[in-house]
Amino acid sequence: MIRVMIADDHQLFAEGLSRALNGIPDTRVVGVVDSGDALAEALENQPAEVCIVDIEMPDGDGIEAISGLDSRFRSIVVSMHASDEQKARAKDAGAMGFFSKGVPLATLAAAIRAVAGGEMLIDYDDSARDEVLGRFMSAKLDPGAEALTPREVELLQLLASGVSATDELAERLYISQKTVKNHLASIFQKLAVADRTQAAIEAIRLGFANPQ
Amino acid sequence: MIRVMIADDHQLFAEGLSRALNGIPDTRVVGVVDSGDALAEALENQPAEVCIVDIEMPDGDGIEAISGLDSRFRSIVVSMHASDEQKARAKDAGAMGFFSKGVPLATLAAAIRAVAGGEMLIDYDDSARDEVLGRFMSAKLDPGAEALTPREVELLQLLASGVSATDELAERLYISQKTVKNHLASIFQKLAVADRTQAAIEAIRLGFANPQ
DNA sequence: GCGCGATTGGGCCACTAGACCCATCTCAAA
DNA sequence: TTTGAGATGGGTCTAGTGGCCCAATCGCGC
Repeated sequence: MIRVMIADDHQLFAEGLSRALNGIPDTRVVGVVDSGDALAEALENQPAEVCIVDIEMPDGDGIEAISGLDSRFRSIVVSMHASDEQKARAKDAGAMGFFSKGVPLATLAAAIRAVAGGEMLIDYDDSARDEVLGRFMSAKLDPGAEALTPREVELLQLLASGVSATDELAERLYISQKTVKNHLASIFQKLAVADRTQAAIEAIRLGFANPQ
Repeated sequence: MIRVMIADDHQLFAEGLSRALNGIPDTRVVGVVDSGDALAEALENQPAEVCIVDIEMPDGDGIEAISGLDSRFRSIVVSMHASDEQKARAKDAGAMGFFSKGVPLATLAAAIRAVAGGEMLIDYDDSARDEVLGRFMSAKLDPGAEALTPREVELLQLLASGVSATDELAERLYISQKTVKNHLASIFQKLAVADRTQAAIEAIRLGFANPQ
């Protein structure tokens, strides 16, 4: 679990990103602040491995804020209007990553994992960076969750979306009720849960629930 | 349930906002597009009551996009750098709401409810608008969910946190297993679900799960 | 006081879920 | 080619679930 602190004065963005990252199994947002000055203060009370810092903020520019941070706090700078000189400033200030707000969530999540693992993403050029990020794309799931087979994942998604009855699961997957129960038994063991209710909850927590 | 379509080219923002709104019981994001041109197209296949539209977008400015929309699709314009001139343009184009991206999520959620209910938020001045929004601040739960008794909510929270076995629920609540089953039966009816798995999923969706 | 809903229980019963065995088939990797 | 994992099934059994009755107690408001 990587603890993340967000510094951004646009609340819609910060709250949305916070919820999005909390929906990813291995990242957890432990705090949101709306100015550069508040960042260092928040980190004293609530340590975090990675900070997501916006450049454009009142009361303490984001880049100034991270230049004053303890080096054990790693930072990723995000900007609405990303430019090369902003990137250079971010690098000088000690940021380990630099992204436009136009990147997909999955990319930022990968960057968080990479930075938490010590990668200086900001040193790479674009293609090299993407190669590195590719290695961090998949969320490190619980040991049990990654052992799930494709078919088990399929069943789990259905379960997490509210299809709980054996006969309905069987219909949806074009298999017999018996096979549904066999898959479920295997899922229970891998997720270390006792019944389909706990499996569904765990599936939602792990992000297996497909939205809509 | 208010269906929401998001048009924003900043994926981090759009994905974050999408997840945030889906976490609110009475709003559901049914689509995300990254340009003004794609908005009208998406609405044909997937109708929505309210559109959240960013101004700054490539391939079709957000304001141009909503001016061409059918009037049954109501729009709220959000902007990174909100100005009076932008607000006037949004109003002329038929937007029913106008907000900076700096507003809290709860405000936008209230605005979505207000606009879905036909309020022309954009016509009010700031103080009058906040007064109107205040009336829409609380999420309207599903009719069934608000009929839940305190004890039923307590049980549902436990269930949503993974306590699925009858005997454990009984222990935690200091009541007999029989009473647990009675409460569950009542919950099933009120939430219109069939079993505890669906009840747990619905409880999580409704925000009854207490995190951590 | 009187009703009403919430909370707490009981009994009964059909059905289901989950645990434990097992077999077959396919496909890809070694 | 053989081995192993995955997917598909079967049978059986016990404990548990959920549906449907019912009743006593306790507050709270009318």
